[in-house]
Amino acid sequence: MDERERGAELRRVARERFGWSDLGAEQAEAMQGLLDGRDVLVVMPTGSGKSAIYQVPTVLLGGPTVVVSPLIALQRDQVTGLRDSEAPDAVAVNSAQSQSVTDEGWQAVEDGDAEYLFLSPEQLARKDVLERLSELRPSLFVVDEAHCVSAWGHDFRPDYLTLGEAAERLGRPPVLALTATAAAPVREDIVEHLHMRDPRLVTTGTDRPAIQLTVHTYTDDPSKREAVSRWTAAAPAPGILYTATRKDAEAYAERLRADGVDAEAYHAGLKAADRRRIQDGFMEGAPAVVVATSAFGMGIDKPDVRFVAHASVPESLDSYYQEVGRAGRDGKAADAVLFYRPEDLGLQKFLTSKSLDGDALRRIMGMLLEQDAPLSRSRTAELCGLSRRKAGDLLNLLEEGGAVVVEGRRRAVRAVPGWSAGDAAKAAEEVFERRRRIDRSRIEMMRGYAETPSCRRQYLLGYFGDQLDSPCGRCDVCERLDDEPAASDHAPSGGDAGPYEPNERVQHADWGAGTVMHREDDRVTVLFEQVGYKTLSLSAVEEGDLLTGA
DNA sequence: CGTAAGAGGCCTACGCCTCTTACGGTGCTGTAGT
Repeated sequence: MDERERGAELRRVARERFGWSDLGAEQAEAMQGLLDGRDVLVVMPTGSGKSAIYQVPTVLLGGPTVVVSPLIALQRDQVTGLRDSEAPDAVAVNSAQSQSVTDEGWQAVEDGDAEYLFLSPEQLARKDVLERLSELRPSLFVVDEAHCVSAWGHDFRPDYLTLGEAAERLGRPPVLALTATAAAPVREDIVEHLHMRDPRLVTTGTDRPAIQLTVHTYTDDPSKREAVSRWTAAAPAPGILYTATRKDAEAYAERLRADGVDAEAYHAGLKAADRRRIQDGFMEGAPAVVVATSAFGMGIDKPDVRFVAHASVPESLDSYYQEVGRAGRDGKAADAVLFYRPEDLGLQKFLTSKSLDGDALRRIMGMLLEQDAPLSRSRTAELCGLSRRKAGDLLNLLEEGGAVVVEGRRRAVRAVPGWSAGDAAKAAEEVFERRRRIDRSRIEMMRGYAETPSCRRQYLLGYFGDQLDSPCGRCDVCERLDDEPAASDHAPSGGDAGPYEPNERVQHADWGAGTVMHREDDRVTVLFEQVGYKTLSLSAVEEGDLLTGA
């Protein structure tokens, strides 16, 4: 079958089995890639039909599709959605359902009655699950919400980092990674940890032009709180107000209710039933406003959200834009307002500054060096008197540092000969420190967005590797500058050709190799591999001859 | 890193400052006990 015939076949399946009259160019391109046996990384906004990209090819490929999904609630929604269509059936495997339901699910996939199998990364870290799954010879390995690999894999949910190994144990079918937003380092993390091979990148561009971007800056906390409450109470609903803490979510929700707004707090401290009730209610229109921590939003595809406000800065522009992207999916005007106080960045710094147990690193490495044969992760944890979780974290660091390798189909770990325990610990600590520097620099980019003197959308899109050639006209900075004709020469120099164009590789005397992200006025932002994002003044760069082409 | 709440000092007022301490986000899982 040639490309054209396959395209027609894909369209036929989309129409007959899913009821979609046509496929977007990007959807079709990604599907073609999978049918060609390629790995594909898709960066497309939610609501643009990302799920179709694996759902349709599954019908044409023999063998089930494994879908890794971060939340059980999400798995449930996806399974239900597929059951309601003419598409093949779907099942989930997780701890929230009874054993008998799980058994029936496995059976359905084994009998060929179901073609989609949803599970969490934690399930894929289990030996029994991997064995059962590998016998099914899956034809596609899909990672939904793939930015979680980068956002959560390094600490919160370490099993995300071993998905690449899992895919290999399943016979290494084509790997599809799906996400709505992914800046360069996030993409690199995804490709690396999913062991993707020369992936085809399919993206529709990150801009959401209907969303108006605004930042309000405050010097003291009480006036910020007052402004947040007033603005949110007056804003057209439905909307989401994000807070940094559970306590703030409760406090703002209460204040809004006192002001007559139908608002509810949402965070991970609530009972599962309440969370479900609030989320479902929001979809239906009541509550009109959800005041939430970052726990809220994944899997929410509500078209008419009119605002996403932030009472406090999140830890990165990645998170910020992920959350903002929940507004205005219907293409109508929506607001993204950030209520900013520089001091609020302190909490984010705290949250990204966990310490590392160097002693345990040396213990693990010392123990591994004494072994004749590779050891399982759980046995390693046991022998060192560590939790499986902690040992897993440390092993991931040792592996990235090059002192430990993961072997073969069992995912067993082995010390690389020639390393000492001390050197291995040092290498792992360097990996950890590098990550911390990058996390810090991401917080600084969040600050940069809030404090930029030029177009916010250009800053934001530049961060995601998308260039916007002229100021957007739909952010507070553009509007302010339009009102001040004296400053009308504000058009950034981004349009001129010159040194430090986006994506240019550069070398810095102290910070090493990097890639130019974007340039505004007299500044250039570079993503350095070892130290993360740095914004440099162009005049200083030129005077000191700080950057050279690489 | 920043904030809130509580403790203690002042040296005699029932208030004001300083210091200390605790707290802060995201979810899976498997198991014990109702």
